[in-house]
Amino acid sequence: MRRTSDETKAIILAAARERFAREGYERTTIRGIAADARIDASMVMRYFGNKERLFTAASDFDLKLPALADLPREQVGRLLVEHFLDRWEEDEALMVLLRSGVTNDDAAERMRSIFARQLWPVAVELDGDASSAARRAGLAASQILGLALCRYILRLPSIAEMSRDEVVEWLGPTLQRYLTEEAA
Amino acid sequence: MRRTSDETKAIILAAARERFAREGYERTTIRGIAADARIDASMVMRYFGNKERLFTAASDFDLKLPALADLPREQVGRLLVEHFLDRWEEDEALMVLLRSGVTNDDAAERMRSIFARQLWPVAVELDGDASSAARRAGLAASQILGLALCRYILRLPSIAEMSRDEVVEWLGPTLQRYLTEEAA
DNA sequence: CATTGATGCCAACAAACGTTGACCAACAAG
DNA sequence: CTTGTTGGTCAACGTTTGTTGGCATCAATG
Repeated sequence: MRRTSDETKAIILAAARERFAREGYERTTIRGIAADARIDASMVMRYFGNKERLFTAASDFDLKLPALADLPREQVGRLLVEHFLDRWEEDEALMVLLRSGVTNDDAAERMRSIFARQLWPVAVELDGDASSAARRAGLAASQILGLALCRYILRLPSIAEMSRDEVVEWLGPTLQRYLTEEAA
Repeated sequence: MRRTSDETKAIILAAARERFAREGYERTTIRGIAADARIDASMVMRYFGNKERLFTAASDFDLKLPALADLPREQVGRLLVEHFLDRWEEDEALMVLLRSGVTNDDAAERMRSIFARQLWPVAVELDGDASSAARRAGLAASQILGLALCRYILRLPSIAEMSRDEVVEWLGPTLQRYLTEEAA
């Protein structure tokens, strides 16, 4: 026994996250993940049961949104954009979900519940009314996900080449309006 | 000869568009398309060569952006949002590209070139400077695609349930700012 | 009527996939 | 030394995929 099972499990999971993030659900193969992990494909099955459960494990994650109560209300938009840029670049799970949520229903459902459960409370905190907060959270999500799509996945040059500060300058006011201002 | 070849070709193409739009590139199969078209899979190959060329044919399309010269400059944002909503709902090709562009490199490249070639000129018309116009076009694309992603693909309830007018009210000002206002 | 060309179907291929079960090798405990 | 458990490999399965070639069918042309 060279390794403990938890170690290999972690190795497999890391390889899976990378594959799912790069290629999406359908194009990543168990065999490919196993090769990356330098292990036999049957081990992946042994530890995770099947491809779907492996995916579930690989896409488990937390937006880690900050408590906004302490923050200056008029800077919420900027701070949120900054937070999402960080989150996006430090954790592959978001990429996994976006790449896969487009064709895989399970992943789409996970995405929905993540934004509903984690971004919605932030909007409630700022708005007060639960139902209009849902709309505000959705609007914010649409801009955040659109940015991620263009910057990290489609790699539209004009978006991918923008500096972090420029992104914050442009998107900050948008999120600020979606989350705090009245409809026109 | 029951049908002319152009007729069947059109039937196949329609079936292909629907499949690609619903399932994305990897999950749609030639056999599935053929079944929808009530035809043998080998016919699909005969008329389109291979899956990739069929996809190319199915995702060929035009944003049909209006000339903005005649329009009131201060309403450009709203008008563009309205135009995109129409375009999304009347032509499956955009959905095909979005569903597939996330995992298929060819589709991503087509997406890039469509937005670069068709949205960029609009931004130039409004801005004048070619390089900052590219950024403006990219920003507008990020919000438009983010909306489409949340509304038509992920189906986030709060976004999917918004009326057309509400979408225009909220996103119009965003596109207006991206396309015409100075950076903060 | 015979030839030609196009439309369509059928059967099969090789490759790749997720998944399974039998077997092997190392270590720990008795 | 034996025995049981655990980490790991190997070979194969059944299915599905894109793709190919041959064969039937029909219309028009000579």
